Amino acid sequence: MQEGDAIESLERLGLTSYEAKVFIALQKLGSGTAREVSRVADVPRSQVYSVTEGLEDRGLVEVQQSSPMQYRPVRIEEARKTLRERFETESDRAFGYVESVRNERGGEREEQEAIWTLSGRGHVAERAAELVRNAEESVVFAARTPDLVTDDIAAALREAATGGVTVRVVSVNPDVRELFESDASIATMDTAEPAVDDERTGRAVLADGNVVLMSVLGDCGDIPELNTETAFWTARTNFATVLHELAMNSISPREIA
Amino acid sequence: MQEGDAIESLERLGLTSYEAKVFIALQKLGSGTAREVSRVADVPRSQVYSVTEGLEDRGLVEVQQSSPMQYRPVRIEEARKTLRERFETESDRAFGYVESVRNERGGEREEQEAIWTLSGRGHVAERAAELVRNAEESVVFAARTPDLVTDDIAAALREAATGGVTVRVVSVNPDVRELFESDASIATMDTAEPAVDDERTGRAVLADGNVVLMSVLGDCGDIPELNTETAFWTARTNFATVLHELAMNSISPREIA
DNA sequence: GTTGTGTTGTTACTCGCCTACTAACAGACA
DNA sequence: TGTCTGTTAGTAGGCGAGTAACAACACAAC
Repeated sequence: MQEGDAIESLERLGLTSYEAKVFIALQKLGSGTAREVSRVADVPRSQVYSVTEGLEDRGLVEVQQSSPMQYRPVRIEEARKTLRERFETESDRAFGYVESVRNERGGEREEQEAIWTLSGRGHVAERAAELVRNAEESVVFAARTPDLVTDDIAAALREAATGGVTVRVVSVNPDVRELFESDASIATMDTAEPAVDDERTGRAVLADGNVVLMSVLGDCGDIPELNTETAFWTARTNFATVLHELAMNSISPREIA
Repeated sequence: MQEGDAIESLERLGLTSYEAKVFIALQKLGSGTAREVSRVADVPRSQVYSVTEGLEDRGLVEVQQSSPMQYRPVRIEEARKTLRERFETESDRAFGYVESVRNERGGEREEQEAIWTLSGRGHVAERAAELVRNAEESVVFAARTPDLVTDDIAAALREAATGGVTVRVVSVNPDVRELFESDASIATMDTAEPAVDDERTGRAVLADGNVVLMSVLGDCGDIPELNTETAFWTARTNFATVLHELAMNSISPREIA
């Protein structure tokens, strides 16, 4: 972890660059005067006074009105808690309002022939799980690697299976199939000849003959946590019906005992 | 709750003004084209395209690449979760680094004759509880109203009392004294003639003859949740010894059965 | 089939505000 | 006398807000 990264993270948490640098400098110093802080933080001394006042207002710093003035940070746990509480307060305010106005214009309508794109592993997983939960007759789920099978997806598959939906899990990867081998109500299958033998394919959901989600994994950048999975999904459209059929045809139904 | 407030809150959560407006507009519409979003959000149509792309990158919006393009928000719970996870990720990064560099310059040193100021009810409560926990011989705690006696402070007082520290709770307010009347190890007292009969006094901690914290309550502004309590505290200083003695003298030790 | 109108998606531009950063000054102190 | 402190003022740059323009497309009217 580099200091520059920490500064950027504190900026994303709402601090200015100077505030972040001063906060970190005070953690290093324990306590200090404006001059000491300025040197460690590489912030102009004349700016330290107003910057630390801002941090004090935010409850992140304590000030001793002596001569020279002394500054010290609050405890790290206290600082995190302060920032988290501010975050939760703003979330409550924002989403409280959003809850109150949602769909005030006429309800959520799903366009005919609509194909939606979405990005980010978490969101793809969330949407996949939701499509599984909404299935009424059958679900085929495919994933290239076990880490693409989130707990939420696994739970949704099991819940659908115990609820009477025909559930099949398909993968070239035996580790993925193994996840469900103990589930009597879930069939696991190999795909002898994958339609696309591309290591960038991610996961797929095929449900009820007219619901389809497919994802691809993008090139991993320098930042491992950067979500690079992109998916499209479509439901109750002609696209969905056609894609569903194409995908099902490409799956060789060689069942594994 | 006004829309302006919600927009400001979303801005504090890291969105730009346009992003916040578009996000809220999509919640109202359920889904919509750039033109529809522009009208509802009062954002120039030409800006909606890049703004929604930014929201999609953040996992807050789904896009249908049709003609015209259609946009829809992810579920509210999903959006909150996304923002919270981003917040926690940045917190982990920032504070992970801060943990690693804390006091690298020579440990936390408490200046001789230091008097520290701090603001915000939460921080004052936190510091007060900490001073109580650190007491070894005696503690006197005073508060004007019961809401100034947080659970943390109450727990700290009880813990100190059962640990052998002489604990006394002093208040002109019978509701405050009542909080501890069932605690055999905590003495509660009235102050027959308060030293300062000012409704802006907040709370006080007097410990071990040389630890003092005193707070005042500021004028409450239009925003009730704005923390307006300011405190100073000092420990093991001559100030502390003198202030401790002065404060103790002003407390009439008329014990209540 | 042509024309006029409205819409779409994209690009470029200006302005204002906020932050980063520098400079200067009066007073205190060794 | 030099250094430090706390305060104030100023400039520059970057980013977001907001406007303008354009090519291409869709659609209705004739």
